[in-house]
Amino acid sequence: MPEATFDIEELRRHVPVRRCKHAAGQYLYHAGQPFQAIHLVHAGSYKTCELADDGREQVTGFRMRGDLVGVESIGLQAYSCDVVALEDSEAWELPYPAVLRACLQLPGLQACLTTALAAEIRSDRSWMLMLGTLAAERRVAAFLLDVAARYARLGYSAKHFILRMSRIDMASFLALKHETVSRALSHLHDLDFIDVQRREVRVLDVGGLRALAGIGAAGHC
Amino acid sequence: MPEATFDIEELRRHVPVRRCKHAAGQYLYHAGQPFQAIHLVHAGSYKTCELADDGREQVTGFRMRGDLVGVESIGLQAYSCDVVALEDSEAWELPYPAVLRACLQLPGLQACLTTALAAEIRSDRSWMLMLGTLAAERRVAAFLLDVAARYARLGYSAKHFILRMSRIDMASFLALKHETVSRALSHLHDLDFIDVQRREVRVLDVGGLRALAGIGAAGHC
DNA sequence: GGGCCGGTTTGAGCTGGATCAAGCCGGAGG
DNA sequence: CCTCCGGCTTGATCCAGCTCAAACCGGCCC
Repeated sequence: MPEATFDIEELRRHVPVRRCKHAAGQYLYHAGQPFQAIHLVHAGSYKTCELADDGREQVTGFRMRGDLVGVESIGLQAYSCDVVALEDSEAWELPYPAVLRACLQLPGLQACLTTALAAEIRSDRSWMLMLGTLAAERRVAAFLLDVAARYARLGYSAKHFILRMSRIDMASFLALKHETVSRALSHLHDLDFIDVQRREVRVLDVGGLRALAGIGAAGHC
Repeated sequence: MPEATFDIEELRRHVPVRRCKHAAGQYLYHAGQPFQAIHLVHAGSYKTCELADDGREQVTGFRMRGDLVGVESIGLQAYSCDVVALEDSEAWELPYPAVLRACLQLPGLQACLTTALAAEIRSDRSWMLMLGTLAAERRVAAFLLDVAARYARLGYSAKHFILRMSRIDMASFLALKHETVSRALSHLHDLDFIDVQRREVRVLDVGGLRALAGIGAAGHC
């Protein structure tokens, strides 16, 4: 999800913002808890997990600074998914009723929220296309490019970064098994496209990765 | 996507609505065309197709009466996907600037639009979970249940319906090959869960299908 | 330090779905 | 009527990714 382009200071004048800190592994919220607020990630990173009645579950995205969390539950009584911190993180809580009220006062906020939701849909669709049409190794390449692009957007290096999620989370998101992700990363290493050791990644050949992934590095995840 | 619960007559007082008819195979819009309006399906059905730079493409959903089309492109200059009629169909064109203006006058409209977008995200996530965790035959079962539920919601039979899309479209949506979909349908037939001939489907054992699909028949597609 | 433990890598074999290929069926058009 | 054509079904084979299994590695706690 794209960072909220709306002026956060402007927003704070209308909405009481509470800072919520989470240690790695802590839940921002569980599916089923009453929906009261959306959240803006301020530091660290989170994963969102979709769950089925019968216990199946899947990571549906990773959020970092500037990403909104919880918008998928707008219009419901309760949150529809789990959100878990991947490292020490902080999210700003934006009570939804207050946000709605603020929309009436700040003409741009409504448009900003709608745009953010639409962007989220496009990102999800873009990943559906990836998962539906790319082989395992290509998915992993696309994923790395997406992560790199998101770090770049936040002002960090796109060539050298730390993956905040486990192989299992990555595999779940990419609809693969963790062994397959591990093998794909090793193979990309063998091809000299990347240098990877545990969660530390160095991108050596963006062009190679792009060619594998089919250029489009998707939307955000 | 859930049908717009907002009173359509109320909306027509504020937004000029144009009726657009399409024969099977005709495009409602192409990716890249300037984004000017969202659409509400009034009759028939459409598929939405995501496309990649390198020619890969995937059906990302099917829309029927009451479903909104085009909301994923809100905030962009151009539509981000293709929308194609699957049969003789009609969509109502809602010029987006007029919708935005109407939102300022009709307090409920804005909430309705936001809720519809959020529901769309949940539906996409729900399908991601299906595609990521269910084997081929189970995906097909889940798909049939979803179609049945949507027909029921529109007042048609959930036990006997005509699939409006080809095996190829179904396969693309489910991230399978059309041969696999065909085999899965044949096998569900052998199990006496359904009676299927070409595109005509009779559901004989909802319980059986539900068990296969893991109860949750997903959101809409 | 040493042992444990969770995450990661790597190997070896299996299998579900893809691929390739042939035949079927129904609707459209001559 | 027959033929053509596109969509659907079915069969036979193949292989990418899954499964099972073992080893590795680093961090943490005793």
